[in-house]
Amino acid sequence: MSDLLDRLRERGWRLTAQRRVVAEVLNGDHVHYTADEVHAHASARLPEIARATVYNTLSELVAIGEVIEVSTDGRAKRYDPNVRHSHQHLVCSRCGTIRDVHPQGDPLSALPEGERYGFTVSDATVTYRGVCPNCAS
Amino acid sequence: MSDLLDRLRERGWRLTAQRRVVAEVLNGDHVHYTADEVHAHASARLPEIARATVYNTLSELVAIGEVIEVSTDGRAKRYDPNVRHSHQHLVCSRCGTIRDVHPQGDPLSALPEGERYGFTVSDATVTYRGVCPNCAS
DNA sequence: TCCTACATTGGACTTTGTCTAAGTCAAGAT
DNA sequence: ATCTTGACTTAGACAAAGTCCAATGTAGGA
Repeated sequence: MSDLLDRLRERGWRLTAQRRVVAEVLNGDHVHYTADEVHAHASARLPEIARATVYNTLSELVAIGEVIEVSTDGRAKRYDPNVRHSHQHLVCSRCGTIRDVHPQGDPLSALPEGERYGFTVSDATVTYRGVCPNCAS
Repeated sequence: MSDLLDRLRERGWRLTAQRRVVAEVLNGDHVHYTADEVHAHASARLPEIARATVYNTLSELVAIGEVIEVSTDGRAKRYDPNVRHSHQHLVCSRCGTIRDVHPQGDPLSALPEGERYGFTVSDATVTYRGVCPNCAS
Protein backbone atom coordinates (compact mmCIF):
# COMPACT_ATOMS: atom_id res chain seq x y z
CA MET A 1 0.00 0.00 0.00
CA SER A 2 2.74 2.40 0.83
CA ASP A 3 4.29 1.17 -2.41
CA LEU A 4 1.93 3.48 -4.18
CA LEU A 5 2.74 6.42 -1.92
CA ASP A 6 6.43 5.81 -2.51
CA ARG A 7 5.98 5.74 -6.24
CA LEU A 8 4.00 8.95 -6.09
CA ARG A 9 6.67 10.67 -4.00
CA GLU A 10 9.28 9.60 -6.50
CA ARG A 11 7.31 11.26 -9.23
CA GLY A 12 7.54 14.56 -7.35
CA TRP A 13 3.98 14.58 -6.13
CA ARG A 14 3.16 16.83 -3.26
CA LEU A 15 1.86 14.43 -0.67
CA THR A 16 -1.23 16.00 0.80
CA ALA A 17 -3.60 14.40 3.25
CA GLN A 18 -6.25 14.26 0.55
CA ARG A 19 -4.10 12.39 -1.94
CA ARG A 20 -2.93 10.02 0.71
CA VAL A 21 -6.51 9.16 1.64
CA VAL A 22 -7.60 8.62 -1.96
CA ALA A 23 -4.63 6.37 -2.62
CA GLU A 24 -5.36 4.42 0.55
CA VAL A 25 -9.01 3.92 -0.36
CA LEU A 26 -8.05 2.57 -3.77
CA ASN A 27 -5.44 0.22 -2.40
CA GLY A 28 -7.58 -1.04 0.45
CA ASP A 29 -10.41 -3.38 -0.38
CA HIS A 30 -9.78 -4.66 -3.85
CA VAL A 31 -13.00 -3.60 -5.47
CA HIS A 32 -13.80 -1.28 -8.33
CA TYR A 33 -15.22 1.91 -6.88
CA THR A 34 -16.89 4.74 -8.73
CA ALA A 35 -15.57 8.24 -8.12
CA ASP A 36 -18.47 8.90 -5.77
CA GLU A 37 -17.77 5.75 -3.82
CA VAL A 38 -14.13 6.74 -3.50
CA HIS A 39 -15.32 10.11 -2.27
CA ALA A 40 -17.64 8.50 0.28
CA HIS A 41 -14.91 6.27 1.67
CA ALA A 42 -12.41 9.11 1.68
CA SER A 43 -14.85 11.37 3.52
CA ALA A 44 -15.09 8.79 6.29
CA ARG A 45 -11.45 9.48 7.07
CA LEU A 46 -11.11 13.08 6.03
CA PRO A 47 -14.57 14.60 6.34
CA GLU A 48 -14.15 17.76 4.36
CA ILE A 49 -12.45 16.39 1.25
CA ALA A 50 -14.01 17.93 -1.83
CA ARG A 51 -15.53 16.01 -4.69
CA ALA A 52 -13.36 17.93 -7.14
CA THR A 53 -10.23 16.84 -5.32
CA VAL A 54 -11.21 13.21 -5.63
CA TYR A 55 -11.83 13.67 -9.35
CA ASN A 56 -8.53 15.50 -9.77
CA THR A 57 -6.55 12.88 -7.90
CA LEU A 58 -8.18 10.01 -9.76
CA SER A 59 -7.45 11.66 -13.11
CA GLU A 60 -3.84 12.09 -12.15
CA LEU A 61 -3.50 8.52 -11.00
CA VAL A 62 -4.94 7.40 -14.32
CA ALA A 63 -2.66 9.73 -16.27
CA ILE A 64 0.48 8.34 -14.67
CA GLY A 65 -0.74 4.77 -15.09
CA GLU A 66 -1.20 3.80 -11.46
CA VAL A 67 -4.92 3.21 -11.89
CA ILE A 68 -7.10 2.11 -14.78
CA GLU A 69 -10.43 3.65 -15.69
CA VAL A 70 -13.12 1.11 -16.47
CA SER A 71 -16.37 2.18 -18.07
CA THR A 72 -18.49 -0.87 -18.55
CA ASP A 73 -21.99 0.45 -18.84
CA GLY A 74 -22.01 4.08 -19.87
CA ARG A 75 -22.77 5.03 -16.30
CA ALA A 76 -20.19 6.07 -13.73
CA LYS A 77 -16.61 5.11 -14.47
CA ARG A 78 -14.95 2.74 -12.05
CA TYR A 79 -11.34 2.83 -10.91
CA ASP A 80 -9.15 -0.22 -10.82
CA PRO A 81 -5.81 -0.09 -8.99
CA ASN A 82 -4.77 -3.53 -10.22
CA VAL A 83 -2.32 -2.50 -12.92
CA ARG A 84 0.47 -4.96 -12.16
CA HIS A 85 -1.04 -7.90 -14.05
CA SER A 86 -2.81 -7.25 -17.31
CA HIS A 87 -6.37 -8.45 -17.00
CA GLN A 88 -9.88 -8.07 -18.34
CA HIS A 89 -13.28 -7.67 -16.69
CA LEU A 90 -16.32 -9.83 -16.10
CA VAL A 91 -19.44 -7.79 -15.37
CA CYS A 92 -22.78 -8.91 -13.98
CA SER A 93 -25.48 -7.53 -16.22
CA ARG A 94 -27.93 -7.37 -13.33
CA CYS A 95 -26.07 -5.87 -10.39
CA GLY A 96 -23.02 -4.44 -12.14
CA THR A 97 -20.33 -5.97 -9.97
CA ILE A 98 -16.99 -6.49 -11.66
CA ARG A 99 -14.44 -9.26 -11.33
CA ASP A 100 -10.94 -9.30 -12.76
CA VAL A 101 -10.37 -12.20 -15.15
CA HIS A 102 -7.39 -13.48 -17.10
CA PRO A 103 -8.36 -14.84 -20.51
CA GLN A 104 -5.94 -16.94 -22.52
CA GLY A 105 -3.97 -15.50 -25.39
CA ASP A 106 -3.58 -11.90 -26.51
CA PRO A 107 -6.79 -10.37 -27.85
CA LEU A 108 -4.74 -7.93 -29.93
CA SER A 109 -3.41 -10.72 -32.09
CA ALA A 110 -6.94 -11.70 -33.10
CA LEU A 111 -7.28 -8.57 -35.21
CA PRO A 112 -5.80 -9.21 -38.67
CA GLU A 113 -3.85 -6.52 -40.47
CA GLY A 114 -6.59 -6.23 -43.08
CA GLU A 115 -9.04 -5.18 -40.37
CA ARG A 116 -7.00 -2.32 -38.96
CA TYR A 117 -7.82 0.37 -41.52
CA GLY A 118 -4.48 2.11 -41.10
CA PHE A 119 -4.96 2.56 -37.35
CA THR A 120 -1.99 2.14 -35.04
CA VAL A 121 -3.72 -0.27 -32.70
CA SER A 122 -2.20 -0.30 -29.24
CA ASP A 123 -4.69 -1.88 -26.92
CA ALA A 124 -7.59 -4.30 -26.69
CA THR A 125 -9.96 -4.49 -23.77
CA VAL A 126 -12.41 -7.33 -23.39
CA THR A 127 -15.58 -7.13 -21.34
CA TYR A 128 -17.34 -10.36 -20.54
CA ARG A 129 -20.96 -10.08 -19.52
CA GLY A 130 -23.14 -12.53 -17.70
CA VAL A 131 -25.18 -13.12 -14.58
CA CYS A 132 -23.38 -13.64 -11.29
CA PRO A 133 -24.29 -16.53 -8.98
CA ASN A 134 -25.83 -14.09 -6.55
CA CYS A 135 -28.25 -12.57 -9.08
CA ALA A 136 -29.03 -15.96 -10.63
CA SER A 137 -31.06 -17.05 -7.62
CA MET B 1 -34.31 -0.42 -44.50
CA SER B 2 -37.98 -1.24 -44.61
CA ASP B 3 -36.86 -4.65 -43.37
CA LEU B 4 -36.58 -3.06 -39.96
CA LEU B 5 -40.00 -1.45 -40.18
CA ASP B 6 -41.47 -4.81 -41.19
CA ARG B 7 -39.83 -6.54 -38.27
CA LEU B 8 -41.13 -3.88 -35.91
CA ARG B 9 -44.66 -4.20 -37.26
CA GLU B 10 -44.51 -7.94 -36.78
CA ARG B 11 -43.64 -7.38 -33.17
CA GLY B 12 -46.86 -5.43 -32.75
CA TRP B 13 -45.25 -2.03 -32.58
CA ARG B 14 -47.47 0.94 -33.20
CA LEU B 15 -45.85 2.58 -36.16
CA THR B 16 -45.75 6.26 -35.41
CA ALA B 17 -44.08 8.92 -37.51
CA GLN B 18 -41.49 9.39 -34.75
CA ARG B 19 -40.47 5.75 -34.61
CA ARG B 20 -40.31 5.55 -38.37
CA VAL B 21 -37.97 8.53 -38.51
CA VAL B 22 -35.67 7.20 -35.77
CA ALA B 23 -35.46 3.83 -37.49
CA GLU B 24 -34.71 5.51 -40.81
CA VAL B 25 -31.94 7.63 -39.32
CA LEU B 26 -30.28 4.57 -37.82
CA ASN B 27 -30.52 2.58 -41.01
CA GLY B 28 -29.37 5.40 -43.26
CA ASP B 29 -25.71 6.31 -43.17
CA HIS B 30 -23.91 3.49 -41.50
CA VAL B 31 -22.27 5.39 -38.69
CA HIS B 32 -22.51 5.20 -34.93
CA TYR B 33 -24.61 8.10 -33.74
CA THR B 34 -25.12 9.29 -30.19
CA ALA B 35 -28.70 9.75 -29.00
CA ASP B 36 -28.34 13.49 -29.50
CA GLU B 37 -27.09 13.02 -33.03
CA VAL B 38 -30.01 10.73 -33.77
CA HIS B 39 -32.27 13.43 -32.38
CA ALA B 40 -30.65 16.08 -34.54
CA HIS B 41 -31.03 14.04 -37.72
CA ALA B 42 -34.57 13.05 -36.82
CA SER B 43 -35.50 16.68 -36.16
CA ALA B 44 -34.43 17.55 -39.67
CA ARG B 45 -37.29 15.43 -40.97
CA LEU B 46 -39.81 15.77 -38.16
CA PRO B 47 -39.08 19.06 -36.48
CA GLU B 48 -40.94 18.67 -33.23
CA ILE B 49 -39.82 15.21 -32.20
CA ALA B 50 -38.95 15.20 -28.51
CA ARG B 51 -35.66 14.15 -27.04
CA ALA B 52 -37.48 11.77 -24.68
CA THR B 53 -39.09 10.02 -27.63
CA VAL B 54 -35.74 9.41 -29.24
CA TYR B 55 -34.42 7.96 -25.99
CA ASN B 56 -37.53 5.79 -25.58
CA THR B 57 -37.34 4.47 -29.12
CA LEU B 58 -33.64 3.75 -28.91
CA SER B 59 -34.10 1.87 -25.64
CA GLU B 60 -36.83 -0.23 -27.17
CA LEU B 61 -34.77 -1.00 -30.26
CA VAL B 62 -31.94 -2.09 -27.98
CA ALA B 63 -34.29 -4.17 -25.82
CA ILE B 64 -35.59 -6.15 -28.79
CA GLY B 65 -32.11 -6.59 -30.18
CA GLU B 66 -32.40 -4.54 -33.35
CA VAL B 67 -29.69 -2.10 -32.28
CA ILE B 68 -26.61 -2.41 -30.10
CA GLU B 69 -25.57 0.13 -27.51
CA VAL B 70 -21.86 0.94 -27.59
CA SER B 71 -20.25 2.90 -24.79
CA THR B 72 -16.60 3.23 -25.58
CA ASP B 73 -15.47 6.15 -23.50
CA GLY B 74 -17.81 6.77 -20.62
CA ARG B 75 -19.33 9.67 -22.50
CA ALA B 76 -22.47 9.47 -24.64
CA LYS B 77 -23.55 6.01 -25.71
CA ARG B 78 -23.57 5.31 -29.42
CA TYR B 79 -26.09 3.23 -31.31
CA ASP B 80 -25.10 0.61 -33.83
CA PRO B 81 -27.75 -0.88 -36.12
CA ASN B 82 -25.36 -3.46 -37.55
CA VAL B 83 -26.61 -6.52 -35.70
CA ARG B 84 -26.64 -8.98 -38.59
CA HIS B 85 -22.96 -9.86 -38.42
CA SER B 86 -21.33 -10.13 -35.03
CA HIS B 87 -18.49 -7.65 -34.84
CA GLN B 88 -16.31 -5.64 -32.51
CA HIS B 89 -15.17 -2.02 -32.49
CA LEU B 90 -11.99 -0.14 -33.21
CA VAL B 91 -11.93 3.31 -31.63
CA CYS B 92 -9.59 6.22 -32.28
CA SER B 93 -8.34 7.44 -28.93
CA ARG B 94 -7.94 10.97 -30.29
CA CYS B 95 -11.09 11.77 -32.26
CA GLY B 96 -13.36 8.99 -31.05
CA THR B 97 -14.51 7.65 -34.41
CA ILE B 98 -15.53 4.02 -34.46
CA ARG B 99 -15.06 1.34 -37.10
CA ASP B 100 -16.59 -2.10 -37.11
CA VAL B 101 -13.99 -4.87 -37.15
CA HIS B 102 -14.13 -8.63 -37.34
CA PRO B 103 -11.45 -10.33 -35.22
CA GLN B 104 -10.67 -14.00 -35.68
CA GLY B 105 -11.99 -16.62 -33.31
CA ASP B 106 -14.54 -16.33 -30.56
CA PRO B 107 -13.38 -14.15 -27.64
CA LEU B 108 -15.74 -16.03 -25.32
CA SER B 109 -13.73 -19.22 -25.71
CA ALA B 110 -10.62 -17.48 -24.35
CA LEU B 111 -12.12 -17.37 -20.86
CA PRO B 112 -11.42 -20.66 -19.09
CA GLU B 113 -14.03 -22.22 -16.82
CA GLY B 114 -11.83 -21.57 -13.80
CA GLU B 115 -12.01 -17.84 -14.47
CA ARG B 116 -15.80 -17.58 -14.57
CA TYR B 117 -16.54 -17.51 -10.83
CA GLY B 118 -19.91 -19.16 -11.25
CA PHE B 119 -21.16 -16.52 -13.67
CA THR B 120 -23.29 -17.56 -16.62
CA VAL B 121 -21.20 -15.77 -19.20
CA SER B 122 -23.16 -14.93 -22.33
CA ASP B 123 -21.25 -12.30 -24.20
CA ALA B 124 -17.81 -10.83 -24.81
CA THR B 125 -17.21 -7.44 -26.35
CA VAL B 126 -13.78 -6.35 -27.49
CA THR B 127 -12.75 -2.74 -27.91
CA TYR B 128 -9.58 -2.05 -29.82
CA ARG B 129 -8.01 1.32 -29.30
CA GLY B 130 -5.50 3.14 -31.40
CA VAL B 131 -4.84 6.23 -33.47
CA CYS B 132 -6.56 6.55 -36.83
CA PRO B 133 -4.60 7.54 -39.96
CA ASN B 134 -6.31 10.92 -39.93
CA CYS B 135 -5.21 11.83 -36.41
CA ALA B 136 -1.74 10.37 -36.90
CA SER B 137 -0.68 13.23 -39.19
C1' DT C 1 -66.20 7.04 -36.95
C1' DC C 2 -65.17 6.32 -32.24
C1' DC C 3 -62.47 4.45 -28.34
C1' DT C 4 -58.83 3.42 -25.79
C1' DA C 5 -54.52 1.88 -24.74
C1' DC C 6 -50.31 3.18 -26.03
C1' DA C 7 -47.12 6.87 -27.62
C1' DT C 8 -45.43 11.62 -27.45
C1' DT C 9 -44.43 15.98 -25.39
C1' DG C 10 -41.89 19.42 -22.68
C1' DG C 11 -39.98 20.46 -18.80
C1' DA C 12 -38.26 19.38 -14.36
C1' DC C 13 -35.05 16.47 -12.29
C1' DT C 14 -30.88 13.29 -11.50
C1' DT C 15 -26.35 11.68 -12.16
C1' DT C 16 -21.77 12.20 -13.42
C1' DG C 17 -18.27 15.07 -14.30
C1' DT C 18 -15.75 19.77 -15.25
C1' DC C 19 -14.37 24.45 -14.28
C1' DT C 20 -13.03 28.55 -11.71
C1' DA C 21 -11.65 31.99 -8.40
C1' DA C 22 -10.16 32.34 -3.94
C1' DG C 23 -7.98 30.42 -0.09
C1' DT C 24 -4.49 26.95 1.89
C1' DC C 25 -0.41 24.45 2.52
C1' DA C 26 3.94 21.17 1.48
C1' DA C 27 8.40 21.45 0.92
C1' DG C 28 12.54 23.74 -0.54
C1' DA C 29 15.24 28.10 0.46
C1' DT C 30 17.00 31.16 3.75
C1' DA D 1 12.58 27.60 12.52
C1' DT D 2 10.27 30.57 9.46
C1' DC D 3 9.32 32.28 4.98
C1' DT D 4 7.85 31.98 0.30
C1' DT D 5 5.75 30.32 -3.55
C1' DG D 6 3.62 27.65 -6.74
C1' DA D 7 0.97 23.72 -6.53
C1' DC D 8 -3.17 21.89 -4.22
C1' DT D 9 -7.88 22.18 -2.34
C1' DT D 10 -12.39 24.04 -1.81
C1' DA D 11 -17.30 25.22 -2.70
C1' DG D 12 -20.33 26.01 -5.73
C1' DA D 13 -21.78 27.02 -10.35
C1' DC D 14 -22.06 24.86 -14.61
C1' DA D 15 -22.52 21.24 -18.36
C1' DA D 16 -23.65 16.91 -20.61
C1' DA D 17 -26.30 12.80 -20.82
C1' DG D 18 -30.15 10.60 -19.49
C1' DT D 19 -34.69 9.70 -16.79
C1' DC D 20 -39.33 10.65 -15.21
C1' DC D 21 -43.95 12.37 -15.15
C1' DA D 22 -48.53 14.38 -15.95
C1' DA D 23 -50.96 16.11 -19.69
C1' DT D 24 -52.01 15.57 -24.45
C1' DG D 25 -52.27 13.22 -28.92
C1' DT D 26 -53.04 9.32 -32.03
C1' DA D 27 -52.77 4.35 -34.40
C1' DG D 28 -55.37 0.87 -35.26
C1' DG D 29 -59.06 -2.26 -33.92
C1' DA D 30 -64.29 -2.48 -33.12
